[in-house]
Amino acid sequence: MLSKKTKYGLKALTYIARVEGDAPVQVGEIAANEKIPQKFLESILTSLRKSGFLGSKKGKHGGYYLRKEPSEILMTEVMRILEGPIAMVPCVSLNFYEKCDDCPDENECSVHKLMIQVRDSTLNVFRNTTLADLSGS
Amino acid sequence: MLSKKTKYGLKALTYIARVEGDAPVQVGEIAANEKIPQKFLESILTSLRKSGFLGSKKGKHGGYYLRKEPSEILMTEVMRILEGPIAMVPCVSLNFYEKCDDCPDENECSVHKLMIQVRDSTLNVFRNTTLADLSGS
DNA sequence: TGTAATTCCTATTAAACCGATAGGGTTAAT
DNA sequence: ATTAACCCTATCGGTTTAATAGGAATTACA
Repeated sequence: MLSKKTKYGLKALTYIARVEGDAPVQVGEIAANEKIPQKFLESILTSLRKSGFLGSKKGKHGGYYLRKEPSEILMTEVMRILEGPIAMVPCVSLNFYEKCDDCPDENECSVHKLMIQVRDSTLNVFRNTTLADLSGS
Repeated sequence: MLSKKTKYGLKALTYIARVEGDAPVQVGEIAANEKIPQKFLESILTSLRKSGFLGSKKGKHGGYYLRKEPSEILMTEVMRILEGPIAMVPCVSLNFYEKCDDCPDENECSVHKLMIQVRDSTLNVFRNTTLADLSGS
């Protein structure tokens, strides 16, 4: 299941991409328009800022803005920051690999083989989708 | 993330499909060979029995057996029983649909569109995989 | 210079879920 | 009768999730 954090984060990024002009976009505005709890959204935008997708301006008339073009923000990157591993099991994760406690040999594990297929098909979607695709009309 | 329940369930099904002969397969044997906590596995096999994939024989020399040919057990069905919805958000789930609280219009939601793609690509894998594929050498 | 508006930081919380365990009841083979 | 297996219900500690609370720091602007 997609966490609320990820869902809210994607909606916020989309919102910013759509309305962005000269002025940064405020948390309160996003929260109101997308029906996201404001304090929760704050923490999500903080993590998007710390991971480099967003920049911020503090103080009055402050807000958030994109640091890259929407067409250069890949879903693979966003999903890994917000949701974590794309793979359904650590033993098939490209970026968060962990060996299974059970499984003496991964190559003989039926679950392993299946989950590699799922990972690859999901990756194929995320690699071919950018924020521009999400925010485009 | 794939739950342990699903992972263990898939491994158990695979195990049963591989060793199945005349006698039913016992929980203790599966647990030992696949390194699965026995009591936990019991509850998983119970749900697979109640959902029709497995039959059981009680008492001494009892155990579990498949009720269909491995080639007729689709991953879509197994995953929905063990893991629940295949979709990452309820609003794109075919079998567990729920409307979002936010989202006035699904068709304009960027997350919705993306998650439909993910769902379809994942479904494509599960629809084309049976237990025979998992247990096959 | 002061006030309001906004991001930033830390902590806490309630609820849900997950993985596992406990203890015994029921059934069937020998 | 004994034993070996499935069956049922309950519980429990740990983790994660989603959200809230309260204020500190920063900036615009009158």
